[in-house]
Amino acid sequence: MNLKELSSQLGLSQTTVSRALNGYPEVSESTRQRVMTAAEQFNYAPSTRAKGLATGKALAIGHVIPTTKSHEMVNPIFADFIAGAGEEYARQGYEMILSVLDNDDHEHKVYQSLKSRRAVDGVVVHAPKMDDARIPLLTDLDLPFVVHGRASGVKQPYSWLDVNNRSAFSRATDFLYDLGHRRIALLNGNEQMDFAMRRRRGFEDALAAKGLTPDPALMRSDEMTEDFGYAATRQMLAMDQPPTAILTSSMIIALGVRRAIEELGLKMGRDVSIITHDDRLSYLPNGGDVPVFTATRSSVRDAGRQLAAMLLQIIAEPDTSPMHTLLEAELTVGQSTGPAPS
Amino acid sequence: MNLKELSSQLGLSQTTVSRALNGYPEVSESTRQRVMTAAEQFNYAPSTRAKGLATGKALAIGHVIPTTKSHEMVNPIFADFIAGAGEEYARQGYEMILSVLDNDDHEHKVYQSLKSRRAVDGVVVHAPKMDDARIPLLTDLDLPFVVHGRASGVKQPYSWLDVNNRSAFSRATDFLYDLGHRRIALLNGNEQMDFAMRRRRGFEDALAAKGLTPDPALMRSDEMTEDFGYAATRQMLAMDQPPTAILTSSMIIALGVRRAIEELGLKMGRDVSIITHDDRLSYLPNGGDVPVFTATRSSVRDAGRQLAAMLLQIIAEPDTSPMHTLLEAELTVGQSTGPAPS
DNA sequence: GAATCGATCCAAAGCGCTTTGAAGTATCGC
DNA sequence: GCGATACTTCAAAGCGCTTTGGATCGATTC
Repeated sequence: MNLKELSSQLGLSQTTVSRALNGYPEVSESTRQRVMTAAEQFNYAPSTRAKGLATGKALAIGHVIPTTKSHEMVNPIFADFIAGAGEEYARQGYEMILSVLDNDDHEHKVYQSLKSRRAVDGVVVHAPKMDDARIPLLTDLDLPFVVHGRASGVKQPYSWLDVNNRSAFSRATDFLYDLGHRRIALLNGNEQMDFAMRRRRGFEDALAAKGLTPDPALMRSDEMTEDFGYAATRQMLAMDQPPTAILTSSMIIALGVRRAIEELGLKMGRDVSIITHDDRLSYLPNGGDVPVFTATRSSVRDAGRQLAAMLLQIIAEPDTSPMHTLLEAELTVGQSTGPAPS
Repeated sequence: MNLKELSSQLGLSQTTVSRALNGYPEVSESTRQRVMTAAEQFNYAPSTRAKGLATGKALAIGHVIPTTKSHEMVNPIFADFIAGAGEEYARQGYEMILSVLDNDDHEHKVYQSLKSRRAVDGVVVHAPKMDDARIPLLTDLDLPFVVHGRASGVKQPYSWLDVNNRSAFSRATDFLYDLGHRRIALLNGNEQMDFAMRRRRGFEDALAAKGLTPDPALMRSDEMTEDFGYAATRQMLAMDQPPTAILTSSMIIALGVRRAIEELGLKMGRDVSIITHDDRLSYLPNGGDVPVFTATRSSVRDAGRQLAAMLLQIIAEPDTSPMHTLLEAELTVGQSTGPAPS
């Protein structure tokens, strides 16, 4: 069923039917009702492509999924983020289109192609690195975009939504300090990633503010796997002066840390404290009512929702100045922290 | 830059340029080269929408992401599956479009809408349940589709790609039996899911073949979280006759199982054996060269790739009969299994 | 009762591409 | 040198929608 057929069914012109469907005022309420009912009945909906062609809008947003070079790893927060963004797109009648990046070298090609094929009205930039090249690229291409995170070192203005990683990790560090911990370890994500760098800075600044010097031996950064958490913790706990608390960048790392601790017959929260960042991934819940891990938490799904809304607004009003949203993570106390053992 | 501009730049008709770009033989090799070079130079690529309108194809595949009702949970295998499928789509010039399902009630609306807006040429059905209603629906809608998994109870023919869950779990059970284990537990996914039901069947059949009766007290099924694995294991190990081996449906569950075991001061592979199914999720690697867990493994990313290829083929040749691919999981022996303690 | 006006509705152009049917231009054999 | 035979190239229609610039018509105004 297409517009032509529907309108001849109704004995109306295509113009009128189109207007009725799109809520224009030049149509009487009674015909609008008649049209709506018929559309419903015949399962008519305008062809996205034709509509896009006619209006010049793609009615779609692009997400280019980066996979880390080393292990073709897809960031696990991705699924939840997308779920959040998808809700917002659906509400506003937008499509979400995904491109998977198999090879970082051709990154700019993907955006270029999205642009020249006029496939999307805007894109979301995931996992920004420091000095991320995508930002100038997209600015050049004149393709609206919003960054999930920030990219230190980029001079030009751009819109972003980020969690206040610095303050979250600095608060977590303070919290541990106040519990008496002095040797605190940091198991961070890959520090090319901007978020990881900010977390480290928050950690270091907090220590410095207390007059402590960060010990490089207690700081690791790598892909955020369970194994990484486990191996790093085993190693650190075998040191002469092992840490009494560990700060980690993800729940998955924290699971590994906990395993290492328990394997040594130690008790988490008594012998070694853990604070983790918790993105509230749906399949990695942090306990029920009482959190297992003390955590700096911020829902990545919610971030997806907000970021999508921001992008759609930028597309609707292209001349507004760049928008920024800084979400504060909340520090929720669970069972994984306690006073430093004396 | 559009076709018109490009062709007038070149002093050729739109027809010729279009044909040159699409590899038709009616164009001399020299003009084709000239056209290609110019297209490259001006970053010209045909508008997806216009092309789609003209050809009647959407050049896009839809994925409708289910979220489980209970916890708005996004299946964690999803990201890797998508990554695999995306590679194949990209190779063949297709777009991947995602719709997130916020509410199961409107499931059929989403497909209906995809169809009537002519937004996609086909869809992938994720996470089939028994008697899954989507299969008759899509057949009715005449929208090409391929199912990732199977749906027991559906009579009509349809194309699918699945892992042989039954045989994987039956082999795993045999393996444990041969190591001397007699009390084997099963921590399964939600058994509305078809895959979970097949795994249970494989498990039960293998036991029955050895003359054992499955003990309901040793079988749980729930959302596949770390907590579930932990709690169920704690409970079972506190029984009068605790299991000596545990079979789990996912790596995440297995992490919880391991934690429970180690927390009790027991050693995995000596006191309690574990076999898990491993989807080879990129961010949950099962150890390095030597797997940590003995596992039935099958790459979900690879499944995504193959399934995408299958769907594209069905779209290209609509009259072929339904296609089926049954992947066999491999049983890789790690450090989590050993002889039953006597 | 003619002129005006608001409320409805319509025909046709245009969005950027593919594709059909036809035409132009060398090249060839005799 | 002429028709025939490839080779190339083109003009125009059509895909399904939106939107511009009228047209129509009954109601209102003076």
